Amino acid sequence: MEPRYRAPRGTFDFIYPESEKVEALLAAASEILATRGYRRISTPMLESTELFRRGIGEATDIVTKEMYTFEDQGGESLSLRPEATAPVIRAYLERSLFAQGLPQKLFYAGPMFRRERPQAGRFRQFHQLGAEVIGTRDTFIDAEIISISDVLFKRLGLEAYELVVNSVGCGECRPSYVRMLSGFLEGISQALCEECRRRSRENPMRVFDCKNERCREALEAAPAIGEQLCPECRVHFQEVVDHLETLGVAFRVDPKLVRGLDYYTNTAFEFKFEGLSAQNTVSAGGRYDGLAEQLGGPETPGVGFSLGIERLLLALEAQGLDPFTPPRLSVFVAGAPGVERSSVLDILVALREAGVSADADFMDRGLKSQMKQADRLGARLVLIVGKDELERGEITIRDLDRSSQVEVSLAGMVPAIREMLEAGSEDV
RNA sequence: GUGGACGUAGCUCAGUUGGUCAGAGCGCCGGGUUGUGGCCCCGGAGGUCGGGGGUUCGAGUCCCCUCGUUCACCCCA
Repeated sequence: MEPRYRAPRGTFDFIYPESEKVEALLAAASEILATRGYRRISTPMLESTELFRRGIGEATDIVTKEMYTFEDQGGESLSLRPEATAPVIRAYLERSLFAQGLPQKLFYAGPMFRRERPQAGRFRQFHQLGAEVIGTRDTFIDAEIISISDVLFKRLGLEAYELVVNSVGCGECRPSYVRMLSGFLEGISQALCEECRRRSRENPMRVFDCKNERCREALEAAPAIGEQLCPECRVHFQEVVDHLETLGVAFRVDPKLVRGLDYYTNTAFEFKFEGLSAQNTVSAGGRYDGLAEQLGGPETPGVGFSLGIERLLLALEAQGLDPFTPPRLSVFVAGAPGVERSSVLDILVALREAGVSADADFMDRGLKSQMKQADRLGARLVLIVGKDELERGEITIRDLDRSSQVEVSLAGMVPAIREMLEAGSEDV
């Protein structure tokens, strides 16, 4: 019974009901974003490899070992997108969106690809929903971007999550901070784990992600980026914090919060959930004022977030929430013995044309089985197309909720059904 | 990339110290008299016990390899 073909490792099919929950989540998010002036953008799943190398950073794990990269038949190096911010900025520059007026507020949703080892909340093809505001450094926008996830979570009824914010500085203050941190790390290197020593050399700020108890203690006294900002960045961050308070978003400042991708500047944030296993960051993002320039465009500020759909689904499930209830089938049309199949289909089509949700048997089942099927589908009514009634120009409508049935004329069928559906079903 | 756990019917799982061990529940299909659901009863379909090799008279049950799943590290949404 081993299927001959299976979905590639780390990928999966979204089947119902998850597929429908995803639709519901996207609908809720789209509504929130649209009412804040965001417009939808859809970029290719494939981009030139160079875009990501430049945009995300040559030294990042994503670029060095997680991209699905290949050369196409024309010899061009392409990669499946591991994230969408660089592609969105590329599109902004390529399509001259700045000429449409600034700022540009864009949102996207779709699959991303990273060749990591799968685990809870982490897949090789996963789906992100995100937004970017390009063209302004206004601190209210930083707060707005952050608040969108919060609004969505609240609307979905989610609890037990925490928003952590920080500033990672700018091109001026970060380098000097990193030097200071490196110096500090050198001094305590013997107290650090193997991993942290490696980080100390390659990406010093990442030591703060270490979960090792000894390292954490040793790092207590380490200088934090949030405390070493230049005056300008300090003001910027303070304004963001103030706006968050105005927006009523609860948060905690963590001076040691850092970001994985190279392009971040100033504002950085993460939404973490309790009870979600190791991958508990559901939404994260920040400001990236240097990215557009990095990609060969003019100096252009930007800020955005991205949210992991699968992780959001896990959070909803962990909290017993369901964003989607499938609509109930109104009518199941069942044919009794001796009835022409065409009569059943004619009625089915007539109902659908009248706007009534309806389905019928396509497995050549007997009446009893059709009744069971109707029940299993959760249909409210069953239209029993019987030989005798049909000869009288009538049809039987059985109400599965009330366990009652009536006969009506074919001409009065649709109105009768409408009436019964509108009357609802009292508890029986 | 590293480490641990696990892989028996569609699903959730039982399967003793290797010898009726190929099972249960749920689901699915059919039936319980002639045209009717949900409960109940009866019956049925469905499994190379992930795959390969080995040990043995004999292996889901032991060993090796392999594939897959899963959890953690790494990293990140």
